[in-house]
Amino acid sequence: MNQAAPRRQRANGVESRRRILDAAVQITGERGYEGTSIAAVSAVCGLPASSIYWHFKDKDDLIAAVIERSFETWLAAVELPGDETAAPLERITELARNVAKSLLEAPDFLRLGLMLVLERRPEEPRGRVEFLRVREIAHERVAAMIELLVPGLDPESVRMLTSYAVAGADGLFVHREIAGDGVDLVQLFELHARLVYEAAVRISEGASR
Amino acid sequence: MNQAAPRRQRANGVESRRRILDAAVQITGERGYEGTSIAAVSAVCGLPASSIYWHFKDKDDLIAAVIERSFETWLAAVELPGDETAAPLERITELARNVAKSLLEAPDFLRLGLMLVLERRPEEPRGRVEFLRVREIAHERVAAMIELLVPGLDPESVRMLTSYAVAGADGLFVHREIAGDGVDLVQLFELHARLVYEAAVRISEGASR
Amino acid sequence: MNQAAPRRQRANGVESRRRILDAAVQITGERGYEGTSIAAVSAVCGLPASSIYWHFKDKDDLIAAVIERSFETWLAAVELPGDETAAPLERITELARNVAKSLLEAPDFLRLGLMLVLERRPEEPRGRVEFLRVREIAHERVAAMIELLVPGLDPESVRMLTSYAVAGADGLFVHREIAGDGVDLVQLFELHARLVYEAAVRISEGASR
Amino acid sequence: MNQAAPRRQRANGVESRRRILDAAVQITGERGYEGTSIAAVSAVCGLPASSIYWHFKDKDDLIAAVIERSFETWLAAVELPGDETAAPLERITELARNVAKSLLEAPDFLRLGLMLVLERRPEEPRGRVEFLRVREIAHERVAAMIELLVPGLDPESVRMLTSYAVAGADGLFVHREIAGDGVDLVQLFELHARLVYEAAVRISEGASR
DNA sequence: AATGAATGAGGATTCATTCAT
DNA sequence: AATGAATGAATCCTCATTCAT
Repeated sequence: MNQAAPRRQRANGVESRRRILDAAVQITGERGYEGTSIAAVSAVCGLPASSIYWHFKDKDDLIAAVIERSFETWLAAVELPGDETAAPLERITELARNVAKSLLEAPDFLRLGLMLVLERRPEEPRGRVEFLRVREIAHERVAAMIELLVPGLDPESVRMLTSYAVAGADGLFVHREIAGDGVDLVQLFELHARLVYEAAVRISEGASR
Repeated sequence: MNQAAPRRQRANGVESRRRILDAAVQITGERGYEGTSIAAVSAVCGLPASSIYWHFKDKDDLIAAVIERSFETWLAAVELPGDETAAPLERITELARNVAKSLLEAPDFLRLGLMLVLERRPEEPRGRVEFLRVREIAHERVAAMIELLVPGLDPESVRMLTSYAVAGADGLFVHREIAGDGVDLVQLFELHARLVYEAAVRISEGASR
Repeated sequence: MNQAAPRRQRANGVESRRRILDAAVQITGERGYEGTSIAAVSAVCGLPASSIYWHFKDKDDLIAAVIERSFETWLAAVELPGDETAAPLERITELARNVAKSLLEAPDFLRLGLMLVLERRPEEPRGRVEFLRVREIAHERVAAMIELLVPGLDPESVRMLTSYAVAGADGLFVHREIAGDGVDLVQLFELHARLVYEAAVRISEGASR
Repeated sequence: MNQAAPRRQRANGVESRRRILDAAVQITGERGYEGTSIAAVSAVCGLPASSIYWHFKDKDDLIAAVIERSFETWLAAVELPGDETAAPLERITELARNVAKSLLEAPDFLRLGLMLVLERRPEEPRGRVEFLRVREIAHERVAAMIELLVPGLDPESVRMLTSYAVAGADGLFVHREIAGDGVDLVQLFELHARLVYEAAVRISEGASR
């Protein structure tokens, strides 16, 4: 049965697009890729399903856009570590703290991305591709940070430490999703940063001797 | 109105149930909760959809059973670390290696479980509940291991280190799902075990001084 | 999923048949012909669906048996009017009172029968045929009673009055089904009996003059 | 995955809704609530099942709409008794005749409503609620008519006579459904009207004395 | 006398998508 | 820029029924 809400304002493409994406973030966060139906997005945003297709080519396109926008929101929330003269451990811990906080504020991109990444469907959704793309960006930044703060590491070690660092971040995020608000995510990220840093230093020192 | 067709094979409940679960593991691993259709499971296992409903109350029930059986398979694959006289770091590394190997062999339970756990649907699927239950078992085992090998830790530290250890395992698993066979999961788990162990020792020593 | 109850006693055909009919009366009374599923009957009586088919040829057969048994229960509840020397109006009122009371006690036969009779499905269910059969019996009894108590009526008038009498009973039963326990069915049946009797007398007198 | 077919006719909501209701009246009249399948309605009206769900929320909603529209059709068919100067018995007989004729022409509302009313399903269908609502309207009209034509009746007697009058109408309708075209429904309604009227007069006179 | 297991057909409903307006 | 109406395919699940044991 038709349940469209009454028109609230005259046509405004940008605003409508935003409302659709807002609704889609909510639904995808709740139900994942397959669980997200255009009808559900329509019900939440108040626009008819056909209007969603005016703004987005298809469901895949919509979800890729959700990931993209959500990643940008998240990136904006990760403030860059300020003081370039501080000690390496300080700087790396500061970054970890920022990431932890950003994940508390804008976690949609990561939650949805991880869901997409855990699936193995034959035809890869564009949202998954998009997630892997933006994740690569994050990966490179971490690698650059490690190389900067712990010089002298061989590329293979940098790669391993970066993977370990990012994987740990993912795991801690998942842990908080499971265990809820009681988890002190900032503290865990600080621990993580310290362990990664010390491992890097040890490898670096072992190699230079 | 509806007429039943002639029987084709002798009824065998246990065997049929197994075939259904085998098919369901495969599909859920590929497509997650919503993406798993009874029709697809039926196509893979060769039994009609209505027969699936003889063995399982509904889709939810089927997926919970998948998680349960998959966890048991996984548990059996994690061999307990043998030599009780070995050094703690040796023993903990051995466990990590076993976990890494088991996740390479029987990862369905964890992949599906993580998917379910990342969703936030209002009505919690039974599969999610089941995953949280078995995950709690794993959690307790890790905690016991830490307390055994690094005595003198306060409960709060044990809790934090256990969370960190399990979260790291999750993250590394996800990393391998993303990056594929090129990842040396065993090596990463060894690194993870060492870092957790050293952190535990440091906390323990700091506290005892 | 299989949900059969544990065996409660050794095989006993009569008892099982009774349990099935008891369950079927309940379900058909609630949901009508189409709404009654073998699975629902099975769930209520605790016997597996296949056992129901051991006792009854098919669903149609089961429902016809429900009607038949329910009608017999009802017939037994209608006590015959006792005093043969009483005045006609007394006797007819007494009968009406008995019918009213029996409909308060054992109304399944009529409720289910009316449901079947209001449908117009192409293939007539055996239950409907059965209901029409037993209803015809009731019709004949009423006709005999009218002819006995108000002699001299032409057959056409007897037929009309009988139809009117039975139709009124049906309508009053429906009225009570709708309006609930607050309805004084006995009082309404007394009124009905008196009006039918007086109409009969008037017709008879008019004809004899 | 699913691709839509080309449009075949210009969209016209009102007309489609009418076609669906026309089909639904026919099917519900034949098979009752449970027996009415959306697929059958779709086959009769020519619109695909999914289109029915554009116009009606679910099957319950459709059947409630059927009752509502059918009642309106019936109400329109019951012409109001014309001559306000005629004798009360004349006027009441005229009304009864009109009701009888209307039930011969547009009986769907009553047949379907009675089916719904005889069921006792735990979750009450909206169609049932709708039927009770419109039936209440009919009830009030009859009560008003009785009060107008036989003044001086106490409210309790009006209530009882109204119930008896409406119940008789239901019963006579059922009788014709069973016995078929051979029944002279108009004659039976005339008899019914006369008996109710005379009973009312007698009660009124008895009370005033 | 009974039942565990199975089966094809069909149940209501939702799906992603299209298109004329 | 937007939407009412429509649509075929697919969704989960229940149906009446059968049959080997």
